[in-house]
Amino acid sequence: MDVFPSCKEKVEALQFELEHRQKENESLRFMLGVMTRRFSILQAEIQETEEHQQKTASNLADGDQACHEILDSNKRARFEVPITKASRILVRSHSNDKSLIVKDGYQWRKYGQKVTKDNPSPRAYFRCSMAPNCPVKKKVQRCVEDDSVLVASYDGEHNHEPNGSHGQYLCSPHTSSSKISITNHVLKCPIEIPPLQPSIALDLTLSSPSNQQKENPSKRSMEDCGKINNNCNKNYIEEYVASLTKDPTFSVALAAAVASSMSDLSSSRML
DNA sequence: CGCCTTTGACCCGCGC
DNA sequence: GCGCGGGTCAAAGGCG
Repeated sequence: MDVFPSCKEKVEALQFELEHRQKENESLRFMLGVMTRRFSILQAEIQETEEHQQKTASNLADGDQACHEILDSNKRARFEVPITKASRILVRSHSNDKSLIVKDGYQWRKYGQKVTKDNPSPRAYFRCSMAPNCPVKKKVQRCVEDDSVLVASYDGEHNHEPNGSHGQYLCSPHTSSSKISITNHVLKCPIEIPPLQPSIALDLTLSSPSNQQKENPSKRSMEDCGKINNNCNKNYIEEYVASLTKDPTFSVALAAAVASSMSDLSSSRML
């Protein structure tokens, strides 16, 4: 009774193809959701860092000198900005760290240290290691009000590139392997981002991928995300990836990509 | 061995 | 002229 056998086969093939595409679309949508959440978290962290910078700079900087701030607080957030002109920077360091070393992308040679009248902490004098070809000097001294803050004053302008450019800037001696280090090519400064805190981890458990897309990630509070149980999260990831790989119509490579992405996120949560 | 830090001595500008 | 304070020099020692 198959008047149009070829047509029926064609319909089945199209249905098969449609289902395949729907599953692929679903997984891609899920991945997009994951990436969107990750992006919003990073964006929130950047905003928080910028607000903290502005607050500290307005509190500690006096007057019209350009100020750059480097954070090396217990959050271990730090970015190093090569100084190219006369300026002053404020550096937050551990109060028990008595060194007067400011990592700014350039290499310096210390040539003196003095205790000044207005400040009990000594002032260190540095000149650029490229001297006398480079005339830049800097002075580093702890802030009177807050000895956890280093104040570095720069005189002159470097006539050369920072030492170890292209992502090879000096690293903090406190740098540990668990931290992420990326290079901001625009600012020419490396930025070390602390591991994602559990309180701002990604939500992978509350709903299926299709449900997740209903939520606006940017509107979810980080506290809500922090309530997610790690084990549930892991189970969900395993189940979802297993369902993808068992499906003969699903691209194995895509499943592997999803698994890899989820694994990254899961390990980020553990840090 | 070369580079860097430390540190006491020295230099110099400024106010009295 | 003298004293004070900030800035620099340079010898000595440490470190890789």
